[in-house]
Amino acid sequence: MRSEEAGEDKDYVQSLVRGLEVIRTFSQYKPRMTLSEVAQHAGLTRAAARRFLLTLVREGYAETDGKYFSLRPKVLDLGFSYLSSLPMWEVAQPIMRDVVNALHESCSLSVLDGQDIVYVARVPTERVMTIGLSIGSRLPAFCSSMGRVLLAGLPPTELAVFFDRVKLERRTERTVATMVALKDAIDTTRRQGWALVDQELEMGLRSIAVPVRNRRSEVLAALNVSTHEGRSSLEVMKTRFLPELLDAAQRISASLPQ
Amino acid sequence: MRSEEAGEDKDYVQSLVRGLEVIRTFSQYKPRMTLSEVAQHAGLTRAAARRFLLTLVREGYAETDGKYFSLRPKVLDLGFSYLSSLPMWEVAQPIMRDVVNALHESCSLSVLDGQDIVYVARVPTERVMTIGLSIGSRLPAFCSSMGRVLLAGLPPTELAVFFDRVKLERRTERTVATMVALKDAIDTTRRQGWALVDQELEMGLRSIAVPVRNRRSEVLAALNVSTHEGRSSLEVMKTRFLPELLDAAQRISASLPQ
DNA sequence: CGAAAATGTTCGTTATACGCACAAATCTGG
DNA sequence: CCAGATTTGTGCGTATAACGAACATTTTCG
Repeated sequence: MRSEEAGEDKDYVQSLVRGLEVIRTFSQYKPRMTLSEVAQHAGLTRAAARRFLLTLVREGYAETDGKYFSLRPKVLDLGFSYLSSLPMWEVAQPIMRDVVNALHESCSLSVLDGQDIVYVARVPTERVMTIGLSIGSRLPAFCSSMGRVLLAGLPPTELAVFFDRVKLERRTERTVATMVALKDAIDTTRRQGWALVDQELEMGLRSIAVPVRNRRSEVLAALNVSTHEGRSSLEVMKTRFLPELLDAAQRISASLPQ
Repeated sequence: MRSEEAGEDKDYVQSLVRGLEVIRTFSQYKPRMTLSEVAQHAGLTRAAARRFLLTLVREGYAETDGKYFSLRPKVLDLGFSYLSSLPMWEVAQPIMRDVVNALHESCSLSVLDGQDIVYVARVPTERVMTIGLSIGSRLPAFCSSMGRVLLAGLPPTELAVFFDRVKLERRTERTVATMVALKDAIDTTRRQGWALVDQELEMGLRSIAVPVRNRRSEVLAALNVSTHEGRSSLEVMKTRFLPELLDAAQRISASLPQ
């Protein structure tokens, strides 16, 4: 049953997409589901959902107790294929640990994916956000320091696409709320080479980020330190955090394979 | 073209399995590949590999520059479905950070998958292993402290399956090398409720682990602290690290949803 | 305990996915 | 710079993988 959404039908493997959708339906709120629940949430017929689930079980990606299905750690291999293919894989984490040792704040690395930043490495200290953050976590790019840095590093045409699609949904009263203000913030980030976001993502949360570049000066990822307003002033972030971050980013860049 | 390996052919979705295999072929050593390379490494015809790659690109899991294909961060969503469905998701990391603050050593959480442990959370400090470790990384269960703990918590029939398949491949001269010695180590672990592994996985590396249980006392995961032989004696690991770990594991267990 | 709901299974059908073969584009060595 | 080698793009006939409806069976629940 071809759908128009596929566009070029002849090179589209619908069964793969459906199977991936089955994996994606599992979540913190749906850690395990019956066959009918999976079918409903993944938008499949019960028979199709059953075939996908049984296939995932056979291949070790999922398991069942006879009634409920849940994912197995083998699914992490898929994400690990991506993580281990990152050029800064292997070198970033020790350098990030040095940052944490120096500043006693959480340090993270992320990349841009559509409207979001996605965490690819993290050395946590004090919990700084209400929600737990982990490799694979996503946050909106427009109101995060790493997002501002990644957006500032986009070629103009890609940035234009981002602006076309972004929805400026406030997370706090301080969240940037107009396109003019967002563009100005990104311009400022591009000019000064770093971004500082103060309580736009969550009240109390402050973070400062810098770009990690490859040898062609393209922005590959963003590196940040995040803290709580009660622990670090904006001044301390600029005078102590920023130099450490710039140094760490430079060290990561210098360690990249050619 | 049905293959005998599928067994129950009628409930097996071969296209899903092939597509997942395409994702899995990317790695640190093959961060990007041409179409023909993917076909070769994934064991597919060039036409099939092409359809899968184009489908992954369409859905945002991969990208291409017109010649080379590479994975995109959206693949991390798949692993994140699994991570976020873990019962200790959200509560483990802050507690692990407390452990790191108290002991100044790396703390990790892992689950068992076949012959391996798979890292599901990590608060790193000093780099303790030669290879970088991250969420999704795998290590052999038989010669790691977390592996010993997870194996000790297996029901007898599952442990028997593990013994049937395990290959005791030495990683150092100290690696346990006989089934008798391995079984004794696991029995000891079960009896004392923790495992200490000293330079079996890698020279210089020491780690101590305890089980994280649910309310029915089933072992869900293992929690460890790892250090270097030069930094911590075996005595310090037992007298300082172990109490902190037991306390942390208990706090994680107490925080699990019902 | 019976009705409702969920799951298992069969099977006819179709369209999904296949792979071969040829065209086109790219690369490389002389 | 060009010809041959290699790789990729694509069409298309075909096979069968995957589909889903319908019915059987099992499980759940009031």
